[in-house]
Amino acid sequence: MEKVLKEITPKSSDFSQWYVDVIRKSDLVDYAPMKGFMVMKPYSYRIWEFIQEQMDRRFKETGHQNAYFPLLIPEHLLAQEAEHIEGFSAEVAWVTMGGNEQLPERLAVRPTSETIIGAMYAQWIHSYRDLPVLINQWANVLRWEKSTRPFIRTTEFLWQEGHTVHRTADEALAETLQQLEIYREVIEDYLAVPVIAGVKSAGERFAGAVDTYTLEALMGDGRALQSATSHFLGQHFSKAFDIQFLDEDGELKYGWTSSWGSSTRLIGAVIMVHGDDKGLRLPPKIAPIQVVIVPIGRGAEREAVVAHARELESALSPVCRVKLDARDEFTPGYKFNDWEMRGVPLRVEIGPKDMAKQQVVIARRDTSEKISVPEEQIGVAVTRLLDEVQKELFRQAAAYREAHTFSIVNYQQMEENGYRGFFRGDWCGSEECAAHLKSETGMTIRCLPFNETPVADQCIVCGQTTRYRALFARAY
RNA sequence: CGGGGCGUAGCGCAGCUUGGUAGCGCGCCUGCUUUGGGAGCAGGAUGUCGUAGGUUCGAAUCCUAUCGCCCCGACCA
Repeated sequence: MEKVLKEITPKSSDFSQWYVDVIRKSDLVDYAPMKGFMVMKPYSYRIWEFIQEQMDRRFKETGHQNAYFPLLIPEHLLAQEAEHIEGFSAEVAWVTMGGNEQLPERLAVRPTSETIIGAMYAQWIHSYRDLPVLINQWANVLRWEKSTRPFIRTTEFLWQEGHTVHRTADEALAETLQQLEIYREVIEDYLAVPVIAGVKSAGERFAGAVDTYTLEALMGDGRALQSATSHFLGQHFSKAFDIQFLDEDGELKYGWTSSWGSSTRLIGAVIMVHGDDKGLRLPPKIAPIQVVIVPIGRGAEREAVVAHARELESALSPVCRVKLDARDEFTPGYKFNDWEMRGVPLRVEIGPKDMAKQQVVIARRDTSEKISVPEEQIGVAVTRLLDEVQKELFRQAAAYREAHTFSIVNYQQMEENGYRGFFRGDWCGSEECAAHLKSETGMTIRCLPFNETPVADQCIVCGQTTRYRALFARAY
């Protein structure tokens, strides 16, 4: 334990340093030779693949298809929707040279693809029979952020962005909310991260959207992370890009569009929600390795133990993602710490004592609990325990969130809890109050949660009577 | 863009004040002994001291310039 503390800064003493230590030590990422960029090593990319699988399956089940649009967007297209370009101009990277030639028009490296996709949709859509268009793309985007942090905010990141066009506003809004629900399901059921769903206030809305819906999660340091967003774009983009169709009634109408996205940021949420002083704690459903087998044995015993461990590996491989750690250059103690740092949910220990009793020891990463299990029950036990760990991680995260959610009647009360956590309070709806709060305390409106009950019916900033229920937090 | 910190072996750092043959720990390689919570001993390999100028008989060290990275803030998925 002392050595662990030497390598990983305790979560409670410096959360930022803890986060950086964990991602480096657990072999998730490496820093790239350019500021703000990171290399996703195989261990973290595998987690991303699990997230992709779950999202992608649900997108397809709800009628979406994948496509791919260009990385570069000509300036005139990016600038076509006024609010959109205003929102993104400060963080766009530009390509100005092609080989040795100056380009006639500079090209933006996409910060998001509404514009180029909108321009294409305008050419594809002519009739109500062409609708809806339900397309998603898995891609990388670039946003020249001033301040970066691995997974949470990097200059380049991987994501999926869905872009849809509908015949009516109702249909587009239903799509927007349906996709938000898909995100909620994957994030809560697979990443074991509890989220609060709601709509963004005007000041926090996506550039060019009518409404932005969001899922907000609470990290281990009491700050909020916007985990996925789904935008109802109304007719802003269809008017800007001339996405029109001839309706059944013979009238030419503008389409109603939506866009929705989730990114590799989700991996950051998993780390910051579940991690502890020993390192990562991965939910079994997205853990690249769910069970690690550590053989224990000295001298002549070793060979027999390792051979036996291989049999266990074969027995377990049909029911879980299992790895045998037969490295003989490390002691068991080292391996225990090593795999705990990497967040593997279950560890199976097998040594001479266990072999004699025809049992194994199974250790849980989430609770540190160790139990002995008869060998013939190992498959059943592992299956059950993986399920329990998955649930326990969610339960712990939800309990943490509950313990750090406070109802307040004025914003000064935030100070009592060190501005850490979710604060439920009412808000008059004015951007002046939101701006005042932010400059005074750094707190922002994360969303107006669905089905929220009022606290005092009075704005926590100005005290005026109001009907808006808001969720406040310091955001990443 | 503001504030702070740092560039010396794969990683973490000392050395710089007061210039004089490049060091420590971990890791790595070899061998032997070890293995139920980060093993021990012995031997070994690894450096344009971020870069470019300058001062000097001599620069990791002093001077000038420059590049880069990290953290905190403002901005943001």
